[in-house]
Formats: sequence, C-alpha cells, structure tokens
Amino acid sequence: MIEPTQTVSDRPHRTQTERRQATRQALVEAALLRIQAGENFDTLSLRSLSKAAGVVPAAFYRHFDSLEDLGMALMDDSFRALRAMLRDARRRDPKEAIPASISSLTEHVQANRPHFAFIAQARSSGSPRLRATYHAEIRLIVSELATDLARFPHMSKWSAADLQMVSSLIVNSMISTTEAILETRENDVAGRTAIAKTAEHQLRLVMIGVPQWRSATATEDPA
Amino acid sequence: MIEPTQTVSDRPHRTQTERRQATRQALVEAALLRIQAGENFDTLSLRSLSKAAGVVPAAFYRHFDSLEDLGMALMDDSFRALRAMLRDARRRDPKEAIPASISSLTEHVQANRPHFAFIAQARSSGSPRLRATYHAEIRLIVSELATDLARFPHMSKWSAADLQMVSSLIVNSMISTTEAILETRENDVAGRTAIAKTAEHQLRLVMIGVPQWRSATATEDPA
DNA sequence: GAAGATAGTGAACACTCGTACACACAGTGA
DNA sequence: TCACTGTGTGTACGAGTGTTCACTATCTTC
Repeated sequence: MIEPTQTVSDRPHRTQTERRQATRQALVEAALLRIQAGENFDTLSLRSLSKAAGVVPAAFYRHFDSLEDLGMALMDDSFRALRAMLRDARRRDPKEAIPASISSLTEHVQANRPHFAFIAQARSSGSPRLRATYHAEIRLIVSELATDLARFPHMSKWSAADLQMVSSLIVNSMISTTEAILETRENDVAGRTAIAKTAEHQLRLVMIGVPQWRSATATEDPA
Repeated sequence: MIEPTQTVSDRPHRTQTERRQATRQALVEAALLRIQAGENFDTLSLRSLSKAAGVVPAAFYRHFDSLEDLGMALMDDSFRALRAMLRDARRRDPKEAIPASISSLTEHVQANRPHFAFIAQARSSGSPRLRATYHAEIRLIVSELATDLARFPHMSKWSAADLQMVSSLIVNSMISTTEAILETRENDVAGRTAIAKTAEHQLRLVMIGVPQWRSATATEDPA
C-alpha cells in the first residue's frame, strides 16, 4: 500500500527555489521511506515516488533525469552521513578508540537508518553506476583508515599493503555490524547493545594480533 | 535486450518427468544467467524469464507459485553449493587450515559464480522471505564454525559467546572476500590471487590474537 | 504592471507486468 | 486401445510502467 503523503504543491511557498527544493526533497524522502520499509531501491518506480511526493509523474523530470539519477543524489546524502560519522569517531578520545568508534557507529546508524540501509543496498544494486560509486567510496574509507592506523605505535613501520589489509578487515567488520544494527527493530535496544559488544570484541581481537604481525609471518616474504 | 535462448519444448523428451525437469531447469538457469550479468533478482520478471526459457508465461506456474518461490528454489541450490565448499574446506589438511580454506573458497566461488552472486544479493533482497532464509543459513554456518574452532587448542575453554564472536568475524571476512571475487572479471586471475592473499593475511592476523584473547581483556568481566 | 522564466498539470503514448482460463497435445497406465 | 493426467499454448484482461507534450499558474525581473 502506498501511503497518501500530503502533497507539497498545495501549501504554496514564497520563493520559487523554496518550492523547488521542497518537492525535490519530498521525492528523495519518499524513496528513503520505502527503503526503510524494507523495499529495494531497484524496485522503486518513478510513478509511485511521484505520487508519494504529491506530484504528477512528469514533474519528476524537473528534478532528476531518471531514477538512477535520484539514486546518485541519495548516494551523496548517504555518504555525507557516513562521513559525518567517521569525523565524529575520529574526534573522540584516541585512548578509547575502539569503544568510541563503535558507539559513534551505532548512534549514527540509528539516527540515519534509511541512509545506511540505502548504502547497504547499493553494494549489490542492479545499477552498475550505484555499485561502482559504493565501492569507490568504501575503498576511499579503507585508505583513510589505513593512514590513520599508520600513526599507531605498532604500525608505523608497516607496508602499505599490510595497512590496507588490516584496514579492510576492520571496515568489513564495521559494515557487517551496521547491517546487523539495521536488522534490529527500532525498539530493540538490548539487541543493539549486544551487537555493539560483539563488534567491540572483534576489533579488540584484531588489534591484539597487530603487535606480533610481521614477526609471526616474516618467514614467508623475505623482502 | 533479452537473448533468444533456444526453446525447450521444441526438442521433445521421451518421458514426461524429463520434460518437466528440463523446463524447470531452464527457468532456474535463465534467472542465474541474468544474475550473473549483474541484474538484481528483485527486478527479474516472470515473463522475461519464461521467454528466456522458451516457454509461455502461464507455463511458469506449472513449476513455481511465484517469482519468490523460484527464488527460494534458487536459495536451496545456492546454499547447497556453499555447503559443498565448506565440506571441501574441512576435508583439507588442518595444519594448513587457513590457506586451504581460502583456496577452497576461491575455487568454489569461481566455479559457481551465479549461485554465490545470488546469495550475496539475498542479503538485502526486497523479499523478506529470501532475506530471512539468508540470515538463518549464515547464522547456522557461523555456529558450525564456532564448534569447529572449539576443537583448536587455544579455544577449547572459550565461552560460547566468544566462539561466536570470532566465528562471525571470520565468516564476515569470508563473505567480503567472496563479494570481492565476484567483482573481478572472469579472466582477472591476478586480481583474484591478490584478494586471496589479503584474505589469508586477515585470517592469520585474527588467529594471532586468539591465544592472548581472554587474558588481555580479563579485567573487564570478572565473572 | 508587463514580459519572461519555470515548477507542476493532465492527457496520451506504447509498452511490460502478473494472472486467468479454455484448450491442445503428448506421455501414462489400464 | 482408450481414458486419464499433466505440461505447455494462445489469448485476453486490468493494472502499472517510463516518457512526451502542450498547457497553466505562479514567481521573478525589468
């Protein structure tokens, strides 16, 4: 069932640009709402989104060339939210980097469920463009984390490849944690704290191995 | 464009059950082909699959109640392939468990690309039934790995929660590795060996931390 | 206040979609 | 051989799809 969202056009805005931004936002939010409800972005239709936004199908083209174009706009918004989370995580106490990062993650995911759900879907979207953007962004995040890690005492001398290796392990773990959080029901706080606890332990376990990494495997690559 | 696959009905089979199985298989394989080509299962249509299988749309219902029903059948096939991989990995030399598991993974994924791609899609499918099945199967695999790990010397005394924690970390890493392999082009052997190498290092790193796990964190939980 | 730009309208187009039903026709078992 | 069963056919229906185009109404600029 499509909920009869209140229209945008019937409450007139003063300026034209305000009006424009309002319907554009209504289209974007209609998409996010459906995604949060469990629908896949690939199955959304231009018509149904327009109807939910209180606008006629043809009006869609005043704002986006196609559904994929709207998807790209959604990607921008969603990765902006993700980057805000990363900035927040970095700002916190580096002595408690692990629990700080985890709680930053859970808070931001919880506060931006539909955006993170959209990102999760983009990973294996039917649109090559969305998929490519997703992977490019993730790769960037992995690299940024790698340079962060290089500042840690035990890893300052690590090779770029090893840094990337640890970094991607951590990012993958965080992505899985994110998806686990998204699967919890809105009111299941206990479930989310359990997930956070597990994620914290996983990060700890990984970091325990770090100090002995190359010494333990030095035999394999004499370079 | 939909490729004009050769029909099934025009080359008559002797027995009726043979004929039945042939078209059923043609429907399933049409779906796998589209998935391998990068399409999302959620966007497949009953009509296009029927056409690709060389059969009229109504005939679809002789084999499946709905597209979701076909999806469930695909899940069976795909997780059968996944379990075969796990059995294969377990059969190999436990002294070299890590490289053995990784090469088993890469081989099986490469040999069953569409099935693994379908599983990857199921993770955030629009169909709640497919999603639920996916997560149930993965949870099962995590638990099985946990009991396997309990047989390792350092982990025999571990709590169930800790075993699950390590196990899910490993499984998540393997899932990410799988998806990375699926993104490589068919002829990019070098790319896949690089991915395998990284995955191997990640598993090693995790296992390095294992012997010191609880001793390193014993302060937090005095139970 | 007139002239111009533009967000949103409404109708029409040429599809594709899932589903239904009577029907044909080939293997099956007596 | 004959009636039975069941796979696949052909056609039709209603609904939903993306896209187009001339239009209206409103805000903007002079």
